[in-house]
Amino acid sequence: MPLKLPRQPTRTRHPPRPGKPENPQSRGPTLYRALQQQLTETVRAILDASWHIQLTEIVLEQPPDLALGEFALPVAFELARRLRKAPRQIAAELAEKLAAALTPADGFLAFEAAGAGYINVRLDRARLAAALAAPVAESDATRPDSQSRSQSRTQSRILVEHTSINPNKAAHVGHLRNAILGDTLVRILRAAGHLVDVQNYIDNTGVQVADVIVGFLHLEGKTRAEIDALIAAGSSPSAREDRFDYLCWNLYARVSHWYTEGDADEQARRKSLRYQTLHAIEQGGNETALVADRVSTAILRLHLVTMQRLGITYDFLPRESEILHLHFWDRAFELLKASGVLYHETSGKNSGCWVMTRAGTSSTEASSAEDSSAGNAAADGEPAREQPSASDLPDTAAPDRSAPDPSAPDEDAKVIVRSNGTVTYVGKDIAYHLWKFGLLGVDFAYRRFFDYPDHTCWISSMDGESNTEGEASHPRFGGAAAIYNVIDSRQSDPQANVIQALRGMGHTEAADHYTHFSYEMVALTPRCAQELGYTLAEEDRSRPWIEVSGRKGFGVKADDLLDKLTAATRAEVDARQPDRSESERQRIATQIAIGALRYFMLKFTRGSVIAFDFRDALSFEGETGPYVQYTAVRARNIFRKAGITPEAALEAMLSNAATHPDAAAQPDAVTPDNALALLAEANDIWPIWLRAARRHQTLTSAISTAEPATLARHVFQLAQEFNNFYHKHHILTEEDPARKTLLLATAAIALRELTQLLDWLGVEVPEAM
RNA sequence: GGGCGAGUAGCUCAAUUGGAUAGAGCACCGGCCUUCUAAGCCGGGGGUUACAGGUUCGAUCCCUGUCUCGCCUACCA
Repeated sequence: MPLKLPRQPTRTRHPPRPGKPENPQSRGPTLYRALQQQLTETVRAILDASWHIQLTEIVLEQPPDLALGEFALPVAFELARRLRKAPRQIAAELAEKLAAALTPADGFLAFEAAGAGYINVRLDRARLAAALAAPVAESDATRPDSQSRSQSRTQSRILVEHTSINPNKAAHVGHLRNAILGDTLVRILRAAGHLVDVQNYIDNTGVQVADVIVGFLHLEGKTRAEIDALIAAGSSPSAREDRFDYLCWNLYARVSHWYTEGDADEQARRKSLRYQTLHAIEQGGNETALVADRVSTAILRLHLVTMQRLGITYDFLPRESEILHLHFWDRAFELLKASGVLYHETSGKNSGCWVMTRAGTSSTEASSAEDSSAGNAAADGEPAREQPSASDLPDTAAPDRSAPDPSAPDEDAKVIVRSNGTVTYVGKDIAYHLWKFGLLGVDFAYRRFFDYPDHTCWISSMDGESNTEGEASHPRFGGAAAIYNVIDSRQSDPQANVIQALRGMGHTEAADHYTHFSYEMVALTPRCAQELGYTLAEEDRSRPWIEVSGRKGFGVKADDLLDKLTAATRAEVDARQPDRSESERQRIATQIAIGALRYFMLKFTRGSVIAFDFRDALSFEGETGPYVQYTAVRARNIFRKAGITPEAALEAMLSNAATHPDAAAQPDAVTPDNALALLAEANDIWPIWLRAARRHQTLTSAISTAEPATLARHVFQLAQEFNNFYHKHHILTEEDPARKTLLLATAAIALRELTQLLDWLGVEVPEAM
């Protein structure tokens, strides 16, 4: 499991827990969880009392058909051999014992042996629904179980790093997947009650920025004033093709090509120019560095605006320039040497370098320990930043791989400090991550950088005397108890190295709470590539997808995609809502476009490559964001037409039930006018309520598996269930008062759930569609 | 060579982490707007879960081997 944070009960596994089960009288999803726990505890007690058997976990599932019950226990299968009895017989015996222990008064209506040996459990639907319908149940979402409550009481913070686009070109679809996954992770962590800081790491002194600077200064021979003018003209997102980040997108591609042109001498000269520029930028305090700062800052602002369109915001932007100039590395270097993680290589190809044994190498204890304790995390991947793929780099050098010699130095070791004394990317990242966990002993200075309607985003700064640098009063960043790095899977190796270093330094706690939230890249389908005007090699046409390449300028820009989506949704809205005002229609179209895009990026599990295609992304039918949004709008329209609020509908059902106080205790006594009791037979309505009850379980599962797609799927299924219900039952014309009460309350629950779940995914429900 | 990931319906993807008849969407075929919005609903065809063994009461899932594909494996960042 990638998440090693506050350990929360996940899914249906129930390890033994000390103490009493929660009060089953509590509300909504809480009641559902309490019933689950009460059930597993009782099974445990019966196994112990009857056969002296202790199982480490009691598996709780859902029957394949809701009509069979709410829970299914496969425990009899596991007991069959030990008890030398047929599973079915054991199930029958257990069901009987369970029925004696858990009565309708507890909320359990029946236990039935079924299939080859399952025990199906029926709950009191009326009671569960009443708990869900009760007001205040809402706060349940932000106040999960006792463990996370105590977690937030101690104010331990989680730090999520995402986006981290190199500030040298416009954002593209791949960056959108990162930012949307990261932002959704932030939302669901907050929904679970955690305190979360959002950081966007800015590599403003890297080779990618240097390339664009080479382009401006040497390829185009621009002066700083001319570049400033381009920035001024292209810093409005509405500048479109003049946009500065778009301009740099093209320039970056041209420079990358320029490096490969000319004869060998010329190429060497250009490459040398490249590294001179890079070093000047790293060093700072010179004209080149000043230009680079202007350029990267301008592009950064445009990235923030792009992401803001999607409802994505940040709290802090740590920059590599400050990591360099505030000497984070010097401090980290001392710590690494002192702990023995780094050693000076004196022979072999890495002679003269400070190196670290690579993560996953079997010769180290640390790595084998990690394999056993955190192996899953490594496999599931950790965070990642932008990284040029090998094929992107024009000057790829084939590593010299001679036959390994056991007596030779560790040729596979990771170089952290080069023989010329400069530090590598991983080295700087180790320093940065020591800071993240508050283990470095050095801090950034901070200043305000970007204002959102509800908060300010800060940026790292030098701790200068100048009053424009470093503001004295700033929020505290860093020193997190746990971190998530949203970085694509290609960086799992460097990420593993950082974790390895932390562990090697004895920061086991930090290493255990370091999650590389990894995901596969977004590529383009061959058809999409051709649509964009790229000519493909024969072999590429038959591939399932083609990798995007910033260096080739090959990809779909984020704002272009958003514009295209908005244009498509706007056309639909114009046709469907002709009476609404221009601004209203634009607002609705924007909300739908964002819903489509965010859902599209979230519906795939992290491990699958998204082969991007406009046809799929611009689809608004089936498993899409707009489908779910439309469902919520339908539910809302019912209340508009009915002239009551969803809250009133729920209240009506509860007060109706109040006139039937025996209903919960004696569900057999169904009277025709008892709305809640009707649920007992309503197998076409019950799925909506049951799904509402499972909300928190799904949230917890999404967090523990670090898989937002789980929630996307959950809300889609709820939408399907509601649409089914909507089609089958005509609510406003229902004549039976109790039945109408139930139908309205069901619509209210569905609307509440859809709205809440979409909010967790960063999707709004439009006024109309 | 080593590490990681993937292989499931024509296509794109799921599968409660070992459970009941492997499910959705798209595409295709056929139905449903005089009723709360058809961005919707219902029905249909579609599967040797890459292959071969193994463990298990039970395997898409775990183990071994094989095949195919991708990524990573730099004194780049």
